[in-house]
Amino acid sequence: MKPSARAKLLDAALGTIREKGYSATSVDDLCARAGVTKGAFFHHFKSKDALAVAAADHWSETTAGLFASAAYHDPADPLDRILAYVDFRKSLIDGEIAEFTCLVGTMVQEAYGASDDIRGACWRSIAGHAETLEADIAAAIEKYNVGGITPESLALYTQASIQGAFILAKAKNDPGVAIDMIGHLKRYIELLFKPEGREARRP
Amino acid sequence: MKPSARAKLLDAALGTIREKGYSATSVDDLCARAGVTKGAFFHHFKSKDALAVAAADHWSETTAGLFASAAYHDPADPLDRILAYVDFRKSLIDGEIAEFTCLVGTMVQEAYGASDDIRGACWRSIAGHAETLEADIAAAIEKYNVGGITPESLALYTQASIQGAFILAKAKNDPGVAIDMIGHLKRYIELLFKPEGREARRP
DNA sequence: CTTTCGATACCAACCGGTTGGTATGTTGTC
DNA sequence: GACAACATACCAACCGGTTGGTATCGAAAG
Repeated sequence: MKPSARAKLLDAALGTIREKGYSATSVDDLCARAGVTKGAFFHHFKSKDALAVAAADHWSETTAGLFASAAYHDPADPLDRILAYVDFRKSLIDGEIAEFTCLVGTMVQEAYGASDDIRGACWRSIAGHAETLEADIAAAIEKYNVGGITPESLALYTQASIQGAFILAKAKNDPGVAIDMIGHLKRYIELLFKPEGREARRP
Repeated sequence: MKPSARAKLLDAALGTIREKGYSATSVDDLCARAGVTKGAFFHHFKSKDALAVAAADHWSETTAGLFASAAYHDPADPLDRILAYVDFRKSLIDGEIAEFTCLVGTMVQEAYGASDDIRGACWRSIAGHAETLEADIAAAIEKYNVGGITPESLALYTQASIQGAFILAKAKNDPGVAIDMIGHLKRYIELLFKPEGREARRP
């Protein structure tokens, strides 16, 4: 089955918007990259903003598949699963910057004030992914007897740290700085759950 | 002394670019907000990109003044100074999102691939500000005998966390989530330097 | 089985408005 | 009168979006 124009446009959007930003990406850019015409674009999306919302949703589904099938869910200990997630995020940082950075994190900075639909789609993507971490965090909080944080808050903080790491990588034009930043995130989680000299509460 | 067109344009850029993003901000937008004409714009800046570089530099100078005169430098203990800095950053999060978020963090996401001059100016702004934290971090590392991190890396991580907090605030359209994220940054620094003094543990 | 018909998918050409940028003044100051 | 600091008028290219039309399909009618 040959890919439809709609699917090709969505894939083109993931790449082009991460390279050039949302506003700087023209409808013609997307059509050229997807190999379709403008008529096809506006047949499938009623506006450029509507494509952005669809692209954010497409991004959510794509990344959800990637993370659901990843190996970081395997460890028996919930803290180990969280740390494996962080390591997995670190391992994804490779190659061109536009290939490992986050579509919705890029897009929401430009669109939050102009389109509530786009902003909402980006938030759903970020918050929805963060939610997939909450069960492990809640289990680790229970097992290691940690107070003062909520699973939701820490899950969102992992995403904030990673988004910030991407910004620094773009600014320095160096993926290495993003890896270094995520190292701090990992250290925070380790310190939070395993302070020196204390062991986990044995069940 | 009445403000020159150049100064008015730079001030207009700080506001407008944070509201709408760099690409979506037109030269006409800036001229209208600054109350000057297009001729004045291109008299002072040879291109829109050149204004972006100047705006990033102007941002660096403006924020440098704000932070240099802030009270967080007062505590005698270097760790207290770092924590006071984090509290100060938290206290700045108030009002409209475009008023407390970071110009260069917003701009670099759009421009890193298109203009190396803009990207470099943004990196200088972020890295330059991070450097102002390094002396206190180095002193705290020495005083509290902490290993495994460098002052430069931790200083950059504070900026990454804060930039990520801004992204989440934009996505959720809620400054509160940014404040919550910076709370995690503060906890990380506390755990890093004072692992034995954890207050957050449940009895 | 064939024909008709409506719906979907797609295309090339085009539209009015906006874009960053320029060319040519005019004004105020030394 | 020289020169910086603006303003006015303008342009070619590009923008998001619309137009009228074609190709291809499955379902239903004959």
